[in-house]
Amino acid sequence: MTRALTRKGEATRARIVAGAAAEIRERGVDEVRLEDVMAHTGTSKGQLFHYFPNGKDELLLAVAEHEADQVLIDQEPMLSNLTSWPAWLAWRDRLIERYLAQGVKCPLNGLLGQTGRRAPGAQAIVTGLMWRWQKAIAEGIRQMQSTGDIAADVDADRASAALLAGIQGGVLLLLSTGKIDHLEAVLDLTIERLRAGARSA
Amino acid sequence: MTRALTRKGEATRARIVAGAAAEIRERGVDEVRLEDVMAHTGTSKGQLFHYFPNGKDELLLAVAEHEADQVLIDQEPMLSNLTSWPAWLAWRDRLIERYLAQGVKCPLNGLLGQTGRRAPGAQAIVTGLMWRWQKAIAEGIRQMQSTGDIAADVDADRASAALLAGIQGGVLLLLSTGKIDHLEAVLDLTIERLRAGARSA
DNA sequence: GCAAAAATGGACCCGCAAGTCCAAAAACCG
DNA sequence: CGGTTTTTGGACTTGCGGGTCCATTTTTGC
Repeated sequence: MTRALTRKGEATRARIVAGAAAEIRERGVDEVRLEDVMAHTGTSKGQLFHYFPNGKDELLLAVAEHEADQVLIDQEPMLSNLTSWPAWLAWRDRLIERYLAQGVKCPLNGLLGQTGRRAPGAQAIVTGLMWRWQKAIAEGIRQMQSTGDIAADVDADRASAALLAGIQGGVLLLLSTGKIDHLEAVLDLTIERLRAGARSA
Repeated sequence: MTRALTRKGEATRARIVAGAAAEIRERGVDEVRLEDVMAHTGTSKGQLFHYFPNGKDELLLAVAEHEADQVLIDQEPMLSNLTSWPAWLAWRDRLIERYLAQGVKCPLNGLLGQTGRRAPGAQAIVTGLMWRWQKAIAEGIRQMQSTGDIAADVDADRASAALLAGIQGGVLLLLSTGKIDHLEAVLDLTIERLRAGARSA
């Protein structure tokens, strides 16, 4: 039942996913035709349906997984090592830098709403991404609490939920307004606040 | 140049926009066909193209304007009267209530990304909405500062930017996870923080 | 090397939904 | 009223793009 993929086949499949992801980041899900993917990856329609028998939906799902993973990978190794204030600031800088460079081309934009409606599983992928992301932040807060750098009475789960929401909204506003200000404000004010709590405690 | 609309024509146009907006909220932009709008509003294809000569794009733009206005209207009269802590909490409650009721059916979801790509002007509409929204929040903060309920050293612009981002992200996470927790966390923690600043000042 | 399986190329089909067109009905206005 | 303009209905066209199919080439495993 499970497909037998040659090494070459595996490579082609990966090339299709990566190419489609790039194309979608660039021009948006519903602007990208299978023909575009074919041209951009040097493949034929036969190949597309060979590797993704269920057609576009299945390809989109694979792209969604690919992009979701990438979002977290791009934040490493900072995200998994929020163990000091300099580390937090480095993470902050990485986020700003990444999204500034990316500008309007956001994978999330594609994943949410657009892919979400079409592929039923895409919703789950986004949820999983958010969950992992928030968990990493919460872990960072707890680490800092264990060293006394963040007040013990901070609710790590609530704080990480709020911070994650702020980041998402910041990115969203970057997409619609083109300005990074919101994301910056969220990160700086939140970190500031976490630090302030410890000082006074 | 500007078209002459009869009273009846005006009514029909409005009915089309409202119906299309409802339909889109329910099922998403790219799931809604002109045929659906026709069925839902009791109109014919001739009428659609009579009132929106540029076709779907133009209709979508009108819908975007309609929805953007609605988002702010739904927050009134609270949003324009953030002059006391009970008022802030009432606003908070309204937001939670509204988005909880709305669930996955979010106009923003349609406006951003989907409509944004198709209709060039939609981006401007979203930007305008965000701008007005943030301005209202900032105004509320300044009001509270004038009465000493919020510390004077709070940067109203930065704080409102962060809060707006948090709200947007909270809604986004509501859409993808189905949980209101993030939005709640943002609102409660932010308001808490604004109050705390005044106490110690 | 050779059969079986996988990979590739691309011509073709087909349905859908946007957009066109025009003729009939209704509303407006002097 | 009666001419003019606006409104309405709906049949028809059209192009696009996803999906099918199969013939050909390449790879695999023994």
